[in-house]
Formats: sequence, C-alpha cells, structure tokens
Amino acid sequence: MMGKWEAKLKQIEERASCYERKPLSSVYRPRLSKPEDPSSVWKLFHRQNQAFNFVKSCKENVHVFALECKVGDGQRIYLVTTYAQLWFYYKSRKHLLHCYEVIPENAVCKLYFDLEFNKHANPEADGKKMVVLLIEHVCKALQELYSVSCSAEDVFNLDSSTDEKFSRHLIFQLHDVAFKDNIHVGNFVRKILQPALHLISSEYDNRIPNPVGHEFSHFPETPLKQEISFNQTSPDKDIAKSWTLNSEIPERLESAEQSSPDLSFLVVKSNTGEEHLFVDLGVYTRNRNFRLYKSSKIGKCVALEVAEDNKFFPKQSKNISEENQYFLSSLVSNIRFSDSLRILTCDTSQNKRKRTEHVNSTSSSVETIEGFQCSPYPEIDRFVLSLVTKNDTKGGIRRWNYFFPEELLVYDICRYRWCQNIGRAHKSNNIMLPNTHVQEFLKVSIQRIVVDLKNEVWYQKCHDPVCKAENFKSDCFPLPAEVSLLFLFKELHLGILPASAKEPQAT
DNA sequence: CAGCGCTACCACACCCC
DNA sequence: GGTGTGGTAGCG
Repeated sequence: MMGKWEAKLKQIEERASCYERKPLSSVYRPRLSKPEDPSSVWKLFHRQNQAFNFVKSCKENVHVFALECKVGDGQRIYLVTTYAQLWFYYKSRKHLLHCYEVIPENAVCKLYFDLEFNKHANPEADGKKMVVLLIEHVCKALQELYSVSCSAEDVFNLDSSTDEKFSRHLIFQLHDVAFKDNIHVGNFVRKILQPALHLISSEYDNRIPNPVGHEFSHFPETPLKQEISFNQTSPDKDIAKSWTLNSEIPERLESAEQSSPDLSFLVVKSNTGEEHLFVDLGVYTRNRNFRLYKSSKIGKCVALEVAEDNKFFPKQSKNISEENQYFLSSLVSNIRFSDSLRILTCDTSQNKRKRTEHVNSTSSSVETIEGFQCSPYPEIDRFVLSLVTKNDTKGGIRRWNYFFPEELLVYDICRYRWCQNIGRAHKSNNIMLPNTHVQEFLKVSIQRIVVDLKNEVWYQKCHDPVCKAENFKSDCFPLPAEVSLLFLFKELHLGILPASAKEPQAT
C-alpha cells in the first residue's frame, strides 16, 4: 500500500536536493569545441537520472552503463564513461563482471532480440534452427516493410545458454539503417510476430493481446497512407475509416497468395507449461538494461559469448582489436553515423491515431512538423530553411538529428523536392516502390541537408531511389559566416545565446 | 542511505440488462 | 456479467 508512495516521495526529495545543489542552467550552452584532450570520464551514480544528467553536461561522447552490485537482490549503480575507456578496463574480465548497457530512451538504436526457452520444458525444440528461421522471418519483414536488405551475416549472435536454458541475444548490424529508438523496435517486433501471438491466444478465445493494432496479416502495411489521405476529412471519420480498412486488410491478403507465414516454431512452453514466445517481448522498454558481451548475471557465471553458429564477422581494423570490434558491435545503441543513415519508425495504431487527432486539432495544414522542427541551433535552422526556399515553395524541417562524434546536424526536409543532382524538382509519384512505407516516406521527405559543424560546410543528399542508387551527394559548400562556429563561440562567450534553445535528441 | 520500467493481476465501482 | 479505474507484486 505505502511502497509506491514512499518510493515516489523519496524520488522527489532526491530530485529536490539535487536541484538545490546544482541548479539547472537557464540557458542551454551547446558544446561545439573539438575534443582537445581525451580526458578521462569515469563516474559512478546511485541514480540513473543523475547519470543521464551528467551525460548531458559532458562534452565527451559518453554512455550510461548499469553495474549489478554484490548485494544480490538486483541493485544497480550507474557508470558513465566512453566506450573506449570502458573496454580498456573491461577487456581483462577481471573487473566489471555483470555489466549492462542502458539503451537510452529516445536514442537511435539497432534492432535486437532476446531469445530464450527452457530446455526441459521443450525437449524437442531445436534452438539453433529456431534462430535461423527467426532471422529469415525478420529479414523478410525488413525487406517488405522498409526495403532494407540483410541476411544472417548481418546478425551478431550471442549465446548465454546453460543446461537449463537456451538463451541468445541477436543484434542486427544493418548498413546505414537504425531504428528511432527501442520503443519503435518493440513495435516492429510485435508487429511482425503478430501471427505467432495469434497462435497462442486463439487457443483459448478471440481476445488478442495486440498492442500494435488490429492487424493480423503477414506484414500489415502501416496505415500511414490512410493517415495522410484522411487528414482532409474530419477526425471522427478518420478513425472510423482506418478501423474498417485495417480489419479488411487480413481478408484481402489472405485471399491473395500472400498468406500469413507459419510462425508456430516460435511458440514454446514455460516451466509451468504455459505457451509463450521464443522471443522475449519485455526488453523494449525505456532505458532497458541489456547485458554486455562477456558479462554474466550476478547470480550466475554464464557470460554472453559469440555463438558457435554466429555468422557476423566485424571488419578487420588496424587500431581496434577483433574482440573490441565484437564488443562495439554488440552495443545496441552504438550507431555509427553515415550521411545516408535511414532511421526507421514503427508506430502503434494508437499512437498514429493520437497523432492524427493532434495534427487535426492543432493545425489545418497537412504535413506539419512532427514536433522536432527546431534544433538547438536556431541560426542553422534558419539557414537550412533558406536553402529549401525557392520562389514560392517553402520547405520545412521534418526532423533533425545531431551526431556527436562527427559534429553533424542532419535535417530531413519536407515540402521541398528540388534536387541538385538532376537540377530540378523530383516528380511526386512517378516511381513505383514495393510498399507504401517507402513511398510515403519519399512523399513526405526526400531531401536531406547535412551540416558539418566541424568543417563548417554543408551538403545535400537525396532519398530519391535514382539518386540513392548512384549514392548522390552534392559538393560541400561553406557555411555562411553568420552561422559558422566562430560566430557561435563569440556568442557563447558573450553569453547571449537564445534561451529558447533545446537539447539535442530531446523530443 | 541509494535501481528502473513496466505488465499482469487483483479489488472495487459503476452500469445495464 | 461487462467495463473502467486504481494500485501494487513481481518480472525482465
């Protein structure tokens, strides 16, 4: 009865004392300085919040890790350091056993899976074969839903099995592709495993735990297309229509040759004999702790190791050992930047509906802002907007992302289709693509402006399939003086940076 | 001195036939 | 019995 309130109260007191000791700065000060010295960062916190607050104040590219304490009841403390420095102390495996990566909420991340079943309860289950089949299914889904190509060679396969349990982690190493955050990963995973979830619940009744929506088909198309085309009508009608459309989809697909795939291999029995999935769907929550390569749970002494049937082999490197490469590949939120990085999203129907309602209620224009239209650098935003304004077409910033080590601001542009590659605007809908996901993405956002703060230049990329195929990238152009780093530095020293500035990654 | 974020489940209130 | 709400134990 009291537990929850006591915990809340304590949390509030904790925060209050923290604010008293270290009041929040009223002005956000972007740190654009080059890393002068690789000064060491190694800081421990009892509270996850404090660890993340420290990360925000830190100019180095640091991350939060959770360490299990000796106490044994699952208590954790939080370490903030860089990947390089963690590896330096971690690699000997004499210290820092029981280490977890904290996958930050709202952080771009890889596709990952936690797989397990009890061997005694499932004597006939062939774990390795199940992994192969799952990877096949996931790759097919990535291809159909996002036109992303991959195979088992892109899947880092880690083993933590015991005599009792078959246990694996899969971390997908997709090329130039990441998910918006691990909540979106979870939505994607639940969506593509819908047929398997259906198998379990239909044993008893028709009540389907279906957080993704009313879509039981193979890889149900997202109703994004519907969302956009319905924006013109009233919100009530939108909802009604998308419901009926969604429930019609399974019939239409089932009658076509594309029947839903056989995912019965994913159904396993628990200790108590209940059926559930080989794939653990509980690992896609905010700030999820995910055990590190070569770490074990505190009670056990079984660490995650490269599975004997793993088919992913990282690139050879002069400076980085193979083990370190494996370590870096295993980190779910370690996304290396590329200027053609695609960020995949997967919303639940509920969220989509909510957003549709929100858009309808706050604005009459169709493809507005998703809430990310302003970066912390208003001068650069203004400059980028000036780049995507020609005559009477005014482009907008659909979203932006900041990549720390490279000091790059990446803007996805909407309502502007002018392409430097072909010297004219792309036509809107003359290309047929395999699925509406990609089509709609292109309709909404085809141009990308990359601002390189380190080198004080900008360039353009284009998502159009033809431009993408030839990997088009415009020449680099210098940033105008008024948005260059020196200007920002001067402002910083004078302390007159706009107080409205927000922090990167915050949504 | 000190973990975090859920979901499954329960208890209860209210409603309607 | 159906449905919604609030609240916690316990899982990952």
